[in-house]
Amino acid sequence: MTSERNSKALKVKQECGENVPVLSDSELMSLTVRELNLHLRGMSRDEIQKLKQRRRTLKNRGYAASCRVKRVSQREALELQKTELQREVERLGAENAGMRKELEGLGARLAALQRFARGLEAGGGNLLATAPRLNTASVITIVKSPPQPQPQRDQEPS
Amino acid sequence: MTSERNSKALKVKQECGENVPVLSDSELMSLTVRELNLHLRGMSRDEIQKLKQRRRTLKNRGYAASCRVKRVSQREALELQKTELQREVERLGAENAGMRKELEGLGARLAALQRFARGLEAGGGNLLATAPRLNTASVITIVKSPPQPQPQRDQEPS
DNA sequence: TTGATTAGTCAGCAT
DNA sequence: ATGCTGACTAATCAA
Repeated sequence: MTSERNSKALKVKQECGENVPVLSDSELMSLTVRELNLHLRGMSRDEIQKLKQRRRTLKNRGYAASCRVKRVSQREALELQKTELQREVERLGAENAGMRKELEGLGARLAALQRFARGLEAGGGNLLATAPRLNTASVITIVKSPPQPQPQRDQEPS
Repeated sequence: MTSERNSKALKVKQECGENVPVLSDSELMSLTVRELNLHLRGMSRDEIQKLKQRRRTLKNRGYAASCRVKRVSQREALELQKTELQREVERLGAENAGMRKELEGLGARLAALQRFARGLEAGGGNLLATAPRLNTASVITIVKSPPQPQPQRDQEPS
């Protein structure tokens, strides 16, 4: 519905005023200057001026059109980038929430272990007396007061 | 040097043809219909038509202008939203990286503890014999079979 | 000269 | 009648 030049009388000036288009329908627009000059042989200065002006006008029409097209496509590109970024934000947010949960879980586990350790300490430090029986699947660990950032093997307490 | 439209005669049709603007400079545009009719008393149909048409044209000029303004402000709004989203992505990305690092650290720590525990197990299960002495700052933890399939790097095939 | 962009004009749609 | 928007034209700038 954007360019209905076929049936509607849009403002497109067709040249059909009084004479048969000697040289041109609206395709003098696509001729090179040299090709145009060839057709411009026997014509009054006036006619030539008019023709050149019409050529310019036709071209301008095209320029204006492509300008509008460009405007629209740029807008669409912007909107696309925007939705992509929104999706990215969503993705990162989800990933973020997941990790936060994981951290939370690990934190809880560490806290529990710490509580347990404190219990052991209060009980005199006899592990075998305090801790439940261990089976093959169990893991017993000793952690020196956790130096947070370093994942170093820190079980060398002199 | 770029836009010197100030002194040039733009296409703005000024009404100064042959008669003194009986009713109007270009401010017939801002009259209400009723106010306009008041000034339209003794005029030929033609004159009235012309005046009304001019009024319409003037208004259209304004409409076109505001249409353009709207267009650019919408574009600017889009670009703003885009940069805000970019900033958000950046923020979330950083937060994400931080958490990933934290998780990595905790994971490494757990893996180390696990290795240590396995050593204990192999050593006969006598904790006091195997583990170093514990002081007040120590934390002893027991981890039941690790719940998650995790980054477990076993670089100690004892 | 050619292409792009701006403002003004008109047509056409919608309110 | 009023407001908005697409398309066209002319003016102007840039290459």
